[in-house]
Amino acid sequence: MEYNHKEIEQRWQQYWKDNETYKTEVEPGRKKFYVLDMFPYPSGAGLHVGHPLGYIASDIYSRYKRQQGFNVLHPMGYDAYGLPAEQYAIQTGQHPEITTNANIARYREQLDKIGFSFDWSREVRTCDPEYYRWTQWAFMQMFNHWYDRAEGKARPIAELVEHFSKYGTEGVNAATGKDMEFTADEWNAMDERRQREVLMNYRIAYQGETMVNWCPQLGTVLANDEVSEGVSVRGGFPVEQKLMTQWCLRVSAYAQRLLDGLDDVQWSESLKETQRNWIGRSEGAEMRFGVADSDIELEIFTTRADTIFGVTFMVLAPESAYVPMLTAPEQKEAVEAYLNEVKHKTERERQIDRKVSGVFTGSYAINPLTGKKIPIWISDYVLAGYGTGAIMAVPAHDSRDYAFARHFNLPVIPLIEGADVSEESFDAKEGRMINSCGPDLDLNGLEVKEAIARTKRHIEEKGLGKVKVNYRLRDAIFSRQRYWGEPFPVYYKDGVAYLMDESVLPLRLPEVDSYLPTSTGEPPLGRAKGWVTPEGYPIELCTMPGFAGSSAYYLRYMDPRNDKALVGKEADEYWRNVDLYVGGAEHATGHLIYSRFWNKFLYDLGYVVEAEPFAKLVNQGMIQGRSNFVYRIKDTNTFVTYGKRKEYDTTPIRVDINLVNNDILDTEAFRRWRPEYADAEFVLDADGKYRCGYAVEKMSKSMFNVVNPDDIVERYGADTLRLYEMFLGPIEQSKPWDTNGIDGVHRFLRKLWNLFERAEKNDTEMSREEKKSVHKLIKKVTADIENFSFNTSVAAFMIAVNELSALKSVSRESVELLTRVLAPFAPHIAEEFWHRLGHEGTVVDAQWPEWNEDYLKEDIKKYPVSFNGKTRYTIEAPADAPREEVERIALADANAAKWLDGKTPRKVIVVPGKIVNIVL
RNA sequence: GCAGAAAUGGUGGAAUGGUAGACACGAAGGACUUAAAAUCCUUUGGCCUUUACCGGCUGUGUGGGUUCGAGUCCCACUUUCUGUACCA
Repeated sequence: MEYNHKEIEQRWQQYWKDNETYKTEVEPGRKKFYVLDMFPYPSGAGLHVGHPLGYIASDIYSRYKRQQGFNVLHPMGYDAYGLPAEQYAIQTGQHPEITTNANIARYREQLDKIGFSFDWSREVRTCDPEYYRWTQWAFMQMFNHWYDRAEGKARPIAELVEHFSKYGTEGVNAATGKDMEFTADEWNAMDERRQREVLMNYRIAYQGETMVNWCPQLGTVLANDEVSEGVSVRGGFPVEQKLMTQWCLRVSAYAQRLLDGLDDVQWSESLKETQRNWIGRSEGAEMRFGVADSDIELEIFTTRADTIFGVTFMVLAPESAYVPMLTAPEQKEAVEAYLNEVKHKTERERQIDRKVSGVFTGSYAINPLTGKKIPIWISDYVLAGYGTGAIMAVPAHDSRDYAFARHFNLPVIPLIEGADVSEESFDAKEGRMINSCGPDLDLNGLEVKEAIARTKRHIEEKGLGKVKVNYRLRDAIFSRQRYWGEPFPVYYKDGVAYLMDESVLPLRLPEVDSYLPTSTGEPPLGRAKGWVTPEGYPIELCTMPGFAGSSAYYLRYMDPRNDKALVGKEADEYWRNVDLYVGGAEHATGHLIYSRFWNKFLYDLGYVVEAEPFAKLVNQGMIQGRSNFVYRIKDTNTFVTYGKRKEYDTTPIRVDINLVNNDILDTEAFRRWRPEYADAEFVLDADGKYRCGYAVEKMSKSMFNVVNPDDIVERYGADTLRLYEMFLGPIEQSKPWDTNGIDGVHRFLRKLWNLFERAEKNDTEMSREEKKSVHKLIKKVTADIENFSFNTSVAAFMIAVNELSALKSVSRESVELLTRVLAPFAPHIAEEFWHRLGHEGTVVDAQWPEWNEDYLKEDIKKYPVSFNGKTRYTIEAPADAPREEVERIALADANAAKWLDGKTPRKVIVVPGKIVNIVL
């Protein structure tokens, strides 16, 4: 019989479906393993061959773990809220839900063809009310909690209210937007509206007026991770800074815990580093500078307290609250002109145009250590959002301050011995201090590190400021002025936000007649009829951002149909957290931060048992497209083969890769492709073939380089696709898709099929050679799966099948073992073999075999080598042989080979399990 | 600028500090065929030697170092990719 992948794959996919082979339940007493893929956003373009790469890897791992006896949770779902569906709805008027459902159906069809072991009974969709009620529920919990720094966890807001009514702010150490101080009497005297305003400053989900990334084209605000290089990640539209009142999540309260938690997870070093940078912890000091002829004190943050004697001016961010206070009357006009200029620059312009600019306020600060007067300037190189929005400038030892000082001709005082600051600043934190002696403090002669510590101590003792840790991580902006997202269970009374009762959950997304903002500029929900509470109070018009729904989906998979809780106690205590998470590294500063935050918050409240959601994480690389080019001679319809293109004046043109095979163009198909190429002429290579050029680019329709997995499955089968994607290279590496090599993998499966047919009925015992080949394979594949090195395991299968095929006789037992280890990689063909071997049930539960080291022992190999003019005799030692024994054998062997020639060896090097060298 | 990763044949890529280039693609030659496809066999880093067998030299971005032994470890440099950036 021939290997018929279509028939086999259809049959077993149906069998798995009929028998609910992949359905998983909580089984107390059985060890669990949770394997998760980052769920996809179902785009209209469907899946291309790059998407399943990570799913295949995680599927192999899941099946392997299941064969080892683990109860494996391996779910899949859809991140269904997102901008593209809404943009499409705006253009077509079609409800995004319709588009989204159609896309999901298409994704499901494509995924099913690849033979994944997903438990689809646990599917979640972020846009499903039964799912998003728990997203809304989590928001309500965040609204009703505050972060207690003293206890290092979230606590109910009711406890804070009680504390305020008894003691005021005394003894409260909370993560807040701005520090507040009031007594119990003052609190009790406040009206409800005022009290709620105060509490807003403490809530973990709060409304705050902040500088936000506003994208006019998308009509919405964006989180920091949704903006890159001044444009929106989705769509690439310009983004500007705008002061707006928005819902925010107090992620910054968890900065230190998010940082510390990274030590407890097995993630790649680069990903952890990206998160550490994003959190951006910096230790320094917050210091107050007095202002001349004024009571105002200017607070600044610095990591270089040691450079205080070199401060020659101060700089405020243009948005700083100090600006109006410190602008002297005679400078008013100049300052306003400057502020105006800065305001009209978008973030992108600010980044591109890095000209030094600024204006003098007319005020002077007093250096607290020297008593000297120093001018206060305003410049946009100081950011309002970091630290206090004001800095002390040390031009000699900070390149930005240096550029500013040179431009405005301000003094530069070098503070480090030997530092030449005539051309540029000396930024390194090393060297000995000079010029650093004041009335109370002498730093001269100290190393920079000592000087920093010394100065910090000094300013704390003298009450000039305090030691402070700053984080770059900002609170997440949580509202979007869009339609296609989770509505907030929030209404407004007297302009103050109140939570709706939990009984309204899920608060369903209402219908609207159009997905555009209203004529008054309100978000699309402003068009929804009856979008008010029963009492007639208006409901929040913004919706939640994309990351809301994806922040806790891994928890919901554990208990997806529970209508009492996000996840029930029993399910959570059994499944705990994700043992293996597979997905792209592009989520490092978005999803992977937000869901860790979300999880830690729920952990504080006692709803989840693990502090870190993803114990181990593997980043799969991106699969890029491989575009092909033809070369047209300018102003003609003649195309030149790649090798001869330089002999003419040609323009490269992308050609559909379906017309190309191994870079050879099907010229007839090319003529039929587009009417304008119908009478195309070709300049060919000597062998009469037209060779195309190629380039590695993003896989996209417009580049004609998209490869659809359905086509591959149709032609070669799912097992071939799975093996080939793994064979392409290391899973973490980005690489171009190249269909050219797929024949090799398909050939392997056919050889395997033939081998099986030959061995199926052979009841003889395994020969020594068979044992060696098969056990070598088991050992290799087991180690490779643990290391996520799937490309080398595919190679190992090929070697084993080649070795076995070359033998005169192959026993049934050999192919039985082969089937067990092949099952995670090529489940369809393995299932076929499994049943033909007479097994009941499914190969998914076939026990993972152990290998026997005894079968792998090699004969001692010997080979003489010469090196560096000295001759050496080398033999390979068996792995388990004792050192003396190996040395004795080696010497005897060398002697027998007449190699020693009666001489005494100068040196004998024995490395157990390695190689023995005898040096003369 | 900073951080991380990487650099091996025509290509994708293998190699716990121990025979570099596994496995596969491509290419070349051959078998089968009227022919093509498919399949099978042989060769395939470079240079040299030999009728052939056998052999030799060289070779993992560059320059040093550690080691009996380095693609692998250390130092410096070059290039590429990824992330991030007036973060004080």
